[in-house]
Formats: sequence, C-alpha cells, structure tokens
Amino acid sequence: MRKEKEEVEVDSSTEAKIKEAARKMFTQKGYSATRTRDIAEEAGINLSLLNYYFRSKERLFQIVMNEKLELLFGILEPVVNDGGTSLEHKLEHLIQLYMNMLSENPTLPIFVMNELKNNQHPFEHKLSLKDFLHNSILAKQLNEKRPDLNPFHFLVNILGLCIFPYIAQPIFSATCLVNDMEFQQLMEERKKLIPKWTHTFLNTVFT
Amino acid sequence: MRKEKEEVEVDSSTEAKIKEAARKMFTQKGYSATRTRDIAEEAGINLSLLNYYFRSKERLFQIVMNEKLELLFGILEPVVNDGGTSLEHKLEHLIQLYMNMLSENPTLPIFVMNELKNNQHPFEHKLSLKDFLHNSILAKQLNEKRPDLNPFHFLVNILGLCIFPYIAQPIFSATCLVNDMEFQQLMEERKKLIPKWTHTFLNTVFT
DNA sequence: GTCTATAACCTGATAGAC
DNA sequence: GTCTATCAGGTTATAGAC
Repeated sequence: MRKEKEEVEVDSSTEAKIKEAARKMFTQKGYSATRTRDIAEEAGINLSLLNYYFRSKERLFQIVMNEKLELLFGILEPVVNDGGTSLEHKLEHLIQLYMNMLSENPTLPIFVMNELKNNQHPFEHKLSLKDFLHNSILAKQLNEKRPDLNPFHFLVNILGLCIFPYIAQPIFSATCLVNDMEFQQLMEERKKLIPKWTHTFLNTVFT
Repeated sequence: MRKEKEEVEVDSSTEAKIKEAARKMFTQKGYSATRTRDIAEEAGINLSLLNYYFRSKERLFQIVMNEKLELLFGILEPVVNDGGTSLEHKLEHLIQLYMNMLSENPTLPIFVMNELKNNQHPFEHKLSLKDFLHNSILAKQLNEKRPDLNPFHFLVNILGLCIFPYIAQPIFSATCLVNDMEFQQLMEERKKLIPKWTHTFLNTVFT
C-alpha cells in the first residue's frame, strides 16, 4: 500500500512546493512584506496556482503559522508530561530539544512573536501554556522541590536563555559582534551551559 | 531666549505630530504593514504633508528606527563605562534602567529585532556592542572578578532575563497565560529578582 | 491542473491651487 | 504650510482558454 519511492522522498507536488516556498518567504520577510508573487516565484509555479490551491494569501499564511506555532510550543507537551523521568532530567531534555530545534529554525521565534504582536490574524490558540505552567507533571515536580519558586519566572528564564540569543542575532550580525559561524559555536556552548545554570538556579535559595 | 511655555510642553508642530504618529504606527504594525495613510490619519494631518516634511516613508522610518536603536542600546554606554562604581553596582543599575525603559516601551525590542531581521533597510550601526563586550569598564571588572566567564554569555543572559518576557508577551496574551495587569505585576517582581539571580550567577563556579 | 489576461483595488508620491 | 486631486505602479484575486 505504500508508495514505491519511500526513502526521504520530498513531496514535489505543486501544493507542497507552494507551501514550502510560503514557509520560507513568510518567515524571512513577514506576512505584510511577502507578496504572493514572491511565493510563486520561489516555488517556481504560476501565480494563479497559489489561489487555486489555497484560496488566498491569508489562508496560506494561517496554515504556515499554525505549523510554526506547533513547532515552537507543541514539542513542549510530551516532555513536560513525561511520567517516567525526574525533574532534572526533564529540564535537560527540554533544553536539549529546544536548542536543537532552534539551531535548525533560528528565525522561528522572532517570526512567531512578531506576527502575534502585529495581531492582524485570527488564531485558534489550542496550545495551553497555562496547563504547562500549572497542571503538567513538570510543574508538579517543580512545586514539590521548590514551592518558593514562581513557575512563571522559572519557565520564562529557561526559555529566555534558550531563545533570546536567536532573537537578538540580527543585532549581533548588524553590529559585527559575532559572525554567523561564531554564533553557531556560541550556541553549541550554550547547549552545555544552560543545563548547568538551570541546575544551579534550581538548587539556590535566593534571599 | 527660551520659549514662554516651558514646562513639559509637547511639541505640537506638524512635523512633531507626524513623527509621533510614525513612532506609534511603525512600532505597532511594523514597516511593511504601516501605510503612510495610517500615519497621516493618526497624526490628524493631510497625507501630502508627510512627504512635504520627510520626503518619503522610508526616510521617516529611518529617523524613527535610529531613535529606537538609541533607546534600546544607547542607554547602556554611560552605565558600562561609569568609572566610579563597582561591578555589582553597575549590574544593578543596568538592570533597573533596562526594566524601567522596557515597562514604558514594551514592544520596543521585538520591533527593533524584527526590522533588523527583515533587513530591508540600510543602517548606520555606530553602536558598538563589541566595545561594550571587550573594552568597557564593566567588561574589565567582569574579567578581573571572573576571567572564566565568557562575557558574551554573561551579557546575553542578563539582557535576556530583562528583555525576553517582553518579547514573549504576545504569546502570553494569546494563550491567556497572564493578562496585561498580571504581566506588569510579574515584571515588577523581576525588577527585584533579576539582580539576585545575577548576583548568584556571578558568585557561582559552574563545574 | 495550469496558463494568460485582466479586473479591482491599494499605495507612495507629486503637481498645483490657495 | 496646507489642501485637493490625481498619477504611476504595484498587489491580490479571478475569469476563462487550454
């Protein structure tokens, strides 16, 4: 029942090509600065096919955006609700997962945050950060170990340590603080450092 | 020689009104999504006056953007090069300064980072983060106390602790994690917490 | 499904009267 | 300096042939 060509086959259908081009152009330039002609050209297809397959620029954007939201926050869920691991292990796992995702999608956070800020699009926000913060297994484990720590600050700090350098990267580039290769090297270092910092944070009482 | 009405006088000249409207609209919706008509309407002036005073949308944007860059990074310079204070005092001062600036300009960082990422505009990047990192008095003091710490990671961590929650705020709103008032309250807490975390970080040897 | 042609509208910018 | 009117070009979307 499976297709003959199986191994890592890229979907070369017109629809897939358009979607892939849309992913690239939207994340690169944002919704407003991206023209449907940019997407069509990038995909190597005729402009009218975009509307044939996706009805409108807005609908195509919704599809891409939902994918990106899932990529940015959907990967949290399985980790924070893993019943078989310790708090420390969950945190290490989470950080590693995030840093790997970010090194492959460096502009993902700033794209998502900015489009949400601009607030021109209606979203079905099924993802519940609230649950992560108050009802997840990780939250319970954190509360058990450190009831004095505010889980909001804890989550924000860890995510910030991972995500912020990727958001600030355009500044680093523009001011020649670090070039792209140095940046990658520094992010590799952080993969090992952030778990250490987090561990210290978790075992320090702040007076 | 001074004007009669002196005290906190808002500049109500046409030019100033346009600039203020541009600040608001550009930071709110970004360069591409902002139309010159939006700015004119917000300023309560005729559309053609925008071109009369500023020649083009692009030039007006440049002016606003340079202001915002100065606001986001220019305030660092006097603090990191203050010769009369200790490392600890500098860091506390810097964090307080930044948190206050951010509570009054919550969308400033994401606006600046995103426009730099989109990279459609030429910029004179006179601001040298490189100097802050390697030649500032703060950098020297840090190197003296903790030569084992990478100043890049140190700077990124502190700025990230301050800035990241403001960047992620649209997510918090969209997912109803915290409303605007709760957010402000949490940021007030962080004003006191971040110096403590930083102090601990500065006095911990990570093995 | 894919193409060409074009409709319908929007946007930045300017000419010219006052 | 400020206004109205308008141009020239760009943008999304669709009609209709193949």
